[in-house]
Parts: sequence; C-alpha cells; structure tokens
Amino acid sequence: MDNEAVNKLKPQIKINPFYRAVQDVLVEQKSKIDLSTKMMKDLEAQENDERLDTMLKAEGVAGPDDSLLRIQEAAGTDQYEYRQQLLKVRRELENETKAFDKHCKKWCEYVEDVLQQQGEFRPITQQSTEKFMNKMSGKFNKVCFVLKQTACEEVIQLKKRYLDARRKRRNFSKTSTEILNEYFLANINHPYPSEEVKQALAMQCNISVAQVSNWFGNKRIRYKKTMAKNEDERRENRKPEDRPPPGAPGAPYSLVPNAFAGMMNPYQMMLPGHQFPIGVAPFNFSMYNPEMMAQYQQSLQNPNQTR
DNA sequence: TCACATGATTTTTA
DNA sequence: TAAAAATCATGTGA
Repeated sequence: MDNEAVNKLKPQIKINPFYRAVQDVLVEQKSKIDLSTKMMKDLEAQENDERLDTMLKAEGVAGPDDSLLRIQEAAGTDQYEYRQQLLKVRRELENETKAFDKHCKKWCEYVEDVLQQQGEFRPITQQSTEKFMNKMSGKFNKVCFVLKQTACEEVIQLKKRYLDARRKRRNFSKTSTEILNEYFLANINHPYPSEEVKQALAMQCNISVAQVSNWFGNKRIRYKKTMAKNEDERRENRKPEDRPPPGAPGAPYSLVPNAFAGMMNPYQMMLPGHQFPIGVAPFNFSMYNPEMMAQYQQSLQNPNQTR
C-alpha cells in the first residue's frame, strides 16, 4: 500500500468507534513483546556469565583460592608453569574487580547524593531512583563480564601454550623406537597390533597405548610413502629397454589399503649374512640399519665386487 | 637457519 | 568406528 492510499484511509480509520480501543491493545501487546525480548536478552547474558564463571572456577581462577595448593601438587609436572601463570591471571582479575567495585561504590554514593539533593527541587520518586540505580548496576555487570571474558581468553591462551600436546612433543627414546620398529618390521605383512600387543609395547616403551597407536598409524603411512617413492625412483633409473610397456605388470607402487599384503619383509633382509642383489634397495635401509645401508652404498660403488 | 624427521591432532574415507 | 590421509608443531642435525 503506498502513502497516498494510506493518507486516504487515515480519516476513515480515525472515525472508527473502536479506533482508540484497538490502538490501546496494540500498544499494550507491543510493550509485552519488548519486555519479553529484554528478558530473553537478560537470560542469555546471565547464561554467558555463568559459563565464564564455570570455566574460571574449573581452572582455579575464580572461586575458592586453592592456587598455591594446585601449584604445589603440580610441582615437577608439565602443569607446574601453567598453574603459576593461572595464579597470575587470578590475581589480575581479583585486583581489577576490586578496583572496579571500589569505583562503582563511590559512583553510586555520589549519584544517590546528587539525586537526594535534586529531590528537594524537582519531583524524584524513590521508584525512579531505584530504576536509575538498577540501570547503572546493569552497566557495571557488563564491565565485570568483560573482565571475566578477558581472563577466560588468557586462560585459553595459556592452555594452548602449556598444555597442547603438540607443543610439548618429545621424541621417544632410542630403545622405544627400536622396540616399535622391530615389531613393525617383524609384522610387515600385517602391521596392525592387537590391543593386547599395544598394551605390552606401551609398557615396554614406557609410553601410553594411544601413543603406540599413533606411532603405528604414522609408521604405516610413512612407510608406504617411502616405499612408493623408492619404487618410483628405481623405475625411473631403469634402462629404457628394461621398462615394461604402459599398462603391463610393474606399474608404479599403488597406495591401496592392503598395500602391505604380500610385500617383501625387509626385516628378513636385515638378518646377519643376508645377501641382496647389487643396486637394489627395497626401501631406505638407513632408517633401520645403518650398517646394511653402508653395505648397499658400497655395492653401488664397487658393482663387480662379490659379497 | 633450514630441511627433514617425528609425535600428535584433525579430517576424510570405507 | 578404525584406519588412512592430511596437517600441525616441535625436535634434530648439518
């Protein structure tokens, strides 16, 4: 409906006997909607505030101050420095909140005083004073929320910095790596240890079962990649007359899920006294047996020498 | 300082 | 849901 049509209708609407009543009802409904929207917003803000409190309490930044005990308990562990930093965040938050509360109190007293003085000259009811003070309290709560939010952000950063496992990664000991490698190569046709085996390996290597699983996951994928790369290089280095025609058997190593099935067991080739063809390296021996790698390299330099 | 190795995490796949 | 694959972040040696 355009403006012209609306203007034409206006006089007719105003002479309608229910005009005033309808308008009153609409105004009342609108105020109810506004009120419920405000309530929803307040509720949401309260929930967010509670969430911050929960997190800060869980990390010991808010709630009962047992920071020193937590630091003591973390002594000698990875969490020690993290706990110390959390205490700093706690003290900062406490100081800022205290200073802010002090200012708020002063400000409230000042405003109350001013309102009381002005009340002598203009009509200021107790109700309107309370309303004003409530509004101010709402503003103060918002600032408190921001302070808590800042503390939470700092905690998240600290968590990232001190507790992210990737950041505190340590290489396994040489012995542990050897034990894992030995099992992997001895079971190269099916390098998928059972839960029991994983537990045994974890105990032997002094690492967790999850770390053993990670290690085998990484090892399988990286071993396949190394094999594929070496195979490609070997094929590229062949003389043109030795290369199979396109599509014939001898195509590049495929990265299918069962790529380990039927694969030559390199572990066997590491056994003492094993002879392997001159110029052929099934995979990078240097990763597991430097002596064999040296032997292989020597065979490349002296192809006529019998081993 | 840089390239590569390696343990952990996240995303994708079957 | 486990394994594969991709990715991240740190460790290490030249």
